[in-house]
Formats: sequence, C-alpha cells, structure tokens
Amino acid sequence: MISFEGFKTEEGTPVYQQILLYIKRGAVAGVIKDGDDLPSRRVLSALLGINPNTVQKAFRLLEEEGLIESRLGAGSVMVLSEARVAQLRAELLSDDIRGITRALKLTGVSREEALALIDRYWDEESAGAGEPGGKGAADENA
Amino acid sequence: MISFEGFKTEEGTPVYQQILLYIKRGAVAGVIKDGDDLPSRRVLSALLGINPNTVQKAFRLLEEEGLIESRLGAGSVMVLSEARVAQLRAELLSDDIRGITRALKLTGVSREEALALIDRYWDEESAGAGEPGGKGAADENA
DNA sequence: CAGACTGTATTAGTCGAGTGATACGGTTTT
DNA sequence: AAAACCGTATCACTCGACTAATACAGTCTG
Repeated sequence: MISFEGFKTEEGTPVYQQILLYIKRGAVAGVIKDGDDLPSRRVLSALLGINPNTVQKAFRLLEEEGLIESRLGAGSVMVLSEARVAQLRAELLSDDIRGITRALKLTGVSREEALALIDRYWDEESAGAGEPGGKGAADENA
Repeated sequence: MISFEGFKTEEGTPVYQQILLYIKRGAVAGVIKDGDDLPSRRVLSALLGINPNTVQKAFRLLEEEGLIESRLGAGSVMVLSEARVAQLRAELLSDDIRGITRALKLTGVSREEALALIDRYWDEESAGAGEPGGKGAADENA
C-alpha cells in the first residue's frame, strides 16, 4: 500500500495535479514500485481531507497515462516497467530543469551563480536569504 | 517606456501574476530601471491581447508593493531603489531555488546530478533528455 | 478651452478547479 | 446470500481568474 504521509496540500496548484506529481516522483525515486496497491478513493480523500471527486480525477488521469490500473470493486494498482520509469524520470527532470534555467536566466543570473546558489541552498530547509555582495554576483551585469 | 516584447501569455498561471513576475525580473536583471514609464492600462491590454481589468489588477498589486507609482491622468512610473532591487532579487532567487531543490530532492536526484543537469541544460533551448544510467544516479537508492 | 489621452471604479458574465452529496454496479469477505 | 468494501457517475454549488462594457475623474497637448 502506497503511503501518503509525506503529502500535504499546497494552495496555488490544483490538488489533483499535486497527487499526480507525488505519485510520479515516488515512482522515479523508487519509493513506489510496480504492483503497489493504492488507497481507495474514499480512504485517500478522507486521509487528505479533500473531496473524493478530486482524488477520482487524479486517479483517472493516472489511468489514462497507464501508470495505474483500476478494477471495479477491487482497488487500483501501480503499473511500472523499467522503461516507463526511465521515461517518467526524463520527463520530470526535463520539466524541472527547463523551468528553473529559464527563470534564472530571466532574472539575469549567470550559469556560475546558478550552480553556486543550488549548491548553497541544497541542505537548507528554511532560511531568510539576502546578504548583498556575499557571493560576488550582484556586480557582473552592470 | 518599458518594453513588453519578450512577454507572451502562458496558460497555467494567472496572467496578472505573470506580469508581476515579468516586471520584477526585469528590474532585477537591470533591464527595467527607476523612473521608467509603463504603458497605459489600455495600451498594454491591447498589446497583450488581454482585458484591461487584468492589467489593472497587476498594476494595482505593483503599486501596493511600492514598485510603481500611478498618477491619475498621467501614466505610471517605476520606483526602484538599489536596496529594493537587492531585496527583490533575494526574494525571486529564494523562491526559485527553494522550489527546484525541493522538486529535485523529491524525485530522488542527488546534489551532484542536480548540478550536472543544470550545467548541461543551461545552453539548451529545446531537447529531449534521457539516457538512463548516464550520470550514475539511478542506482544509489536501491 | 477642448479633445484625447490617462487612472479608477463598478457591474455582470464565462469558465475551470474544487467541494458536497448521492446513487449505481462490481468484488471481496464472512 | 448479505454485508462491507471498491470504482464509477452525476448533479448542484462555491470561488477565483478573466472577460466585457461602461462610466467618471484628472492630466496633457494643440
């Protein structure tokens, strides 16, 4: 049975998309494996404090992508081949990386500073950023 | 006069937020400077093919943040001090970096691979990623 | 001054995401 | 077979983003 302990709703993006991403990331990370059972629509909706229809929508999309299989009466199961996981991994990473590089470029950040920032932030959990001139990055665009 | 040539609407996020981000990133990147004039609500809405009210909402929020100043009858102007830009930069980078590190961690990517991916994608514009096992990152969770 | 611009405000409508409730049909278990 | 679970479907509703149309008030320019 797939666990949803690490899952908490965030406003700003549709909940059903968050569920999709949670499942996909879990599959890529290896936490979710082929044949794993999913919680029922009702149980999961109660667990997450959301509406059954929202869960249903997420599950329907997962089914359309071929990532799960639902049988009327019985529950739903993960369907993951190695190739599928590899493809999923490529998709997720491509989206993530493409998004961040685009964003950083638009705010005028250099490749070197981008790498330095990621490296510095990697281990942090919550910090208030902002020491001007700290990394020598505020002067290279002038 | 601030140019909106590089701006094109993307579905998925509210347009007024996209305008906010566009302005802020421009300010941080140095393309938009203190005292720069903004297009009028009507002109910009026609230019972007959206409703004047949507532009108005974006401008109102910008004004509430103190980034622009609007005078009835005359147009709106950017209000940017060095300190404000520095603060803005910290905010944008913090949001971006925090988001990407969180996402990559959740898909089981190591710090080293994250840096390698960014480095590799930085110059690319459109490419289909995916050679499994290429960076030695798919085996460290098993 | 007069007209053409500007910002500001209000009202009404569409559309999609999400909620809430309810019902129907199949499977599993006892 | 009956109860308790499961997936599936439908209807009505709220809410926010966005559109649409219109009106009013101040500023700039000829």
